[in-house]
Amino acid sequence: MMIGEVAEKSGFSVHTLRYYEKIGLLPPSHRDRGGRRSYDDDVLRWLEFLGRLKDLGMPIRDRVLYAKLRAEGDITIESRRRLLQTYRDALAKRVISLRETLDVLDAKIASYDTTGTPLKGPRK
Amino acid sequence: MMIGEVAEKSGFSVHTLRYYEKIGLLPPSHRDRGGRRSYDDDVLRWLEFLGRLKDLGMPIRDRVLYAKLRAEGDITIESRRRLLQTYRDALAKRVISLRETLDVLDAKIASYDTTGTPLKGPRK
DNA sequence: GCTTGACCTAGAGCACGCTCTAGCCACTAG
DNA sequence: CTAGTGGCTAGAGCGTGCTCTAGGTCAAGC
Repeated sequence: MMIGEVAEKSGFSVHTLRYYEKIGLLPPSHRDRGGRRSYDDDVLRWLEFLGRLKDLGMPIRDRVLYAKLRAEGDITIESRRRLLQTYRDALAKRVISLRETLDVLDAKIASYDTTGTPLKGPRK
Repeated sequence: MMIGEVAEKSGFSVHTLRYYEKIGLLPPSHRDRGGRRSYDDDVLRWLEFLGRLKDLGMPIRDRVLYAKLRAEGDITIESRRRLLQTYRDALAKRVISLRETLDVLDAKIASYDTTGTPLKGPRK
């Protein structure tokens, strides 16, 4: 696969993929004889996981750290586990807080719907 | 209340509060005779709500829009409802996706815990 | 053999959301 | 009356995470 296809399948732009390689989120790509990057399917699974880490709010520098540990092989598994655990716990809290916010919004929207005036009389 | 107390109680910095006023997230403050901003308790509720909008990912320009609509009074209730509804729906999806990510992380952490090797043999 | 389009590098530029600085003023306690 | 604390404005600066530009190379189809 060339970079354009990876971009299309992963949802990251070509620019972003090259940037990710430059900062170490992606391992140095294999190149074809013209010097162009060539990927196999594994990269799509890795990018999907990176996307989740990004989405949950892990800053890029910790994603890079995770990627580097991963590249160092099995001896870093315990470090990786601790890193993921930290973000997992923060995420669990965040999900709870966002569900609360969802309730707050629903209540607010309901008050707009029923009265035309927020936080006041029940109807009519 | 002066701005320092609002900062302490709301969790936003003094700099941020003045910035929020400048861009229209907070209404122009009342001033004491020395020219210093003076707030009443309402601002804390408003800031808490703004904090939730921020937290769910509403960009600052839409928070400003919401604040402006709010300042225009009841005739904008329908617009505000629509705006909130949009972000509510996105948030609902986001919560689902984050819960999925939580499962992915838990699975990964579990695989690290049990085998020392991710995604491979069951134990030992 | 020439055009087209995807790829390459290095590095500049940008949007967002603050965050801080400089230079100043006012209120309060001692 | 003076020192200290906290407030004021305008505007510069910054960290994050991309995003884009310039100038070029390479391979495939016509």
